[in-house]
Amino acid sequence: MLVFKSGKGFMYGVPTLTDVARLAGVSENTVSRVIRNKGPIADSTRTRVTSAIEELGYVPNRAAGSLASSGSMLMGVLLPSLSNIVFPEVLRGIHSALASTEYQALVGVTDYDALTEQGIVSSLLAWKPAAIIMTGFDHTDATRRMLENSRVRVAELMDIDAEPIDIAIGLSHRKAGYDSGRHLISRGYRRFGYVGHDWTADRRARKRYEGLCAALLEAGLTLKAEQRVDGPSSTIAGRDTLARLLTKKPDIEVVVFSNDDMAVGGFFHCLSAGIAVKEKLGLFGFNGLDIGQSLPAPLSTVRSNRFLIGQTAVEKLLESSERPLERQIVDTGYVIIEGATA
Amino acid sequence: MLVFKSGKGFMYGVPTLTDVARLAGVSENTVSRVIRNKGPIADSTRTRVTSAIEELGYVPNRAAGSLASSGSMLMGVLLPSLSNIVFPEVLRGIHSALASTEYQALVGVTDYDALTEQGIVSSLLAWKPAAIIMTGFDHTDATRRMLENSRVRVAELMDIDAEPIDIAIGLSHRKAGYDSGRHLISRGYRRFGYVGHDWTADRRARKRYEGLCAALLEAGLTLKAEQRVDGPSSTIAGRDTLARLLTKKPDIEVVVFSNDDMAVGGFFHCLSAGIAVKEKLGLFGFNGLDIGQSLPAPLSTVRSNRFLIGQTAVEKLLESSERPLERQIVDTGYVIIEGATA
DNA sequence: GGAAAATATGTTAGCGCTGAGATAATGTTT
DNA sequence: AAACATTATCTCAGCGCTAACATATTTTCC
Repeated sequence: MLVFKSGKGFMYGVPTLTDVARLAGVSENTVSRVIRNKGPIADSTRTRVTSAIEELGYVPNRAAGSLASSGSMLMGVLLPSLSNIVFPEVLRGIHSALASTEYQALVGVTDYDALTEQGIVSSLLAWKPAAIIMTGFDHTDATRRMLENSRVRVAELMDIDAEPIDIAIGLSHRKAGYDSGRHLISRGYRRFGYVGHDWTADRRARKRYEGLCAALLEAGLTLKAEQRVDGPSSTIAGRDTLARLLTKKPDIEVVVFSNDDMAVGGFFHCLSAGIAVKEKLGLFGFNGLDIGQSLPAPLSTVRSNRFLIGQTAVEKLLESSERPLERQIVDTGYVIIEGATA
Repeated sequence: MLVFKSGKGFMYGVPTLTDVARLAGVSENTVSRVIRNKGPIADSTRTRVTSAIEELGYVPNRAAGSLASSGSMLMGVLLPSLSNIVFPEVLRGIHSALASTEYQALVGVTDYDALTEQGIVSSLLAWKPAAIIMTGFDHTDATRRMLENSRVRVAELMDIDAEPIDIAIGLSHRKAGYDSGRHLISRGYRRFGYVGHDWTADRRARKRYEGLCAALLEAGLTLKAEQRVDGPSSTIAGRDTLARLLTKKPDIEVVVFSNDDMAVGGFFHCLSAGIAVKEKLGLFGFNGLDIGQSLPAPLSTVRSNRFLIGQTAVEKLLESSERPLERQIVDTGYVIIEGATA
């Protein structure tokens, strides 16, 4: 291992700024400025410093930097879950936008629990992150207060149906549900069923449901049957739940599912039960997942742009480190995918 | 906003340890010890301190803590991609194990690129993480050197077919491929096809392929046909690629896919093309994803325990902060799922 | 009852970096 | 050649916390 002089004598171990400065024959501050590309530096100096860094294999200590500058290149990310493919996709968008920057993601998973979220927010803030990305609008008062006091920029993703703390990025789930209903009604469907999952956790699913009901009501219709499972959405759950729904009400024309996972499960049920999809029973999902589109009959659904949401969040947050005067809402929109199942 | 006395006079803003100490009427160190639960503290003192913390809404500054103790409660996580569902599942395992601790995950995505990985490792190390979790064994020399010098604990996940830096957790993909082959041979299959994806990125898929070929060779057989797509695995890719394979060689009895995504796509192709799965054409995947098991005919495949891998990694790493003398290998195993497609 | 042990708290010196302002070296203008 | 910019560099005081050690204070035990 290398031996070199440091602050108070000979040291073994990790080299510091001081060591680099000594080797390059410049002051610590100059090294610091070379590293951070800040202020004017003579080319010759820069070269000497960079080669000293190279030679020592110096890696800056971010904790020290963060402490001195009371800021960090960290971006806090809070996701409700990683089980639902939607959130890894958001995270993918976040990472893709982060890739071209120096920022790094500090990720926490809340399990759809506002108190867990609160704890994570608190420990995130302890790192003085540049910004925090969270999901939805369900936060505890304490969480809101912490975020308020910290003055850190905050993006709330997925949903835009409420007033954000700072900036919201996503789509109107209520409207998406409503439009789904309108779309299906315009296709001639009248006898609607609904298959969903637990919506105490997934509030957005509920908003879509409400939008759907509003569209039906407006057309003088109602849901003829609905069935919800306890627990998260899954293909299996969709399959079983559609089966149960059809046992109770066999004369449904179209089923709207809480999301694509459920709908794909529904598709599989039809396959097993020999139900002609679309002719006999229409299926409609939400999200526009790949899996749905690769089905023998591409799923009729709504494309939510998860990747884009994550990506946009990062871009918007990095535009300015100060919260803008006006709360901002970015609608990433959605597209109804015709598909072949409804 | 609160006004209180700090180090050098009145300050507005975020309270520090000093403020808490002053309010509670104890020394800073005592507050620090209350927070970190270290050393003996009288109950009365603890109460005074915690209520001072409460009152001020004090949040410790981790950067300062990390600097002072030259360590952090961060765990670096490097994943090659988030597109392949497998890695979010590993991440889920990691988070689930982390949830009961104070540690937090600092996540980076390498895009299967060793140089990108190197850059991320370098910036991770800058935070003095407690440990680093990475995937596979393909690292640059510089990466190895940095990890070596830093002395942090390192887990290499997914694969156990090589010598780890510190600890490897996963399964033998070569053996899994081999066993798949043996299994299918024992089921009477003789005319094998293979449908895969780009394996310059996904080395493990290649190892499984090699294991499969070894099993065939041992039985005096060979692959009758194989088809690989450029690019990552996906349902669509599996579907199209199987179609192409069958055009070239229609008399295959069973197709082994590089993974479940591809195999599910293959299943969909059979559905569209009216090919009786299993009777006419066996399908075999790898991973044991939910989607494969929820197919009308559960996919025959191999269950890799991704969640467990992530979870085990964290547990093992936290067992000791020092690298053990012996490099360690943890085999999380795999299970052949009979399924109904082969 | 006094020494030793156990418990509870305080004091002090940094950890490695950055920000602000001082200083030095160079170039430009009159 | 003096006066002024401009550019490049240095000095130094912290950022907020923790480790190590020193100092009470109480308990235990013979």
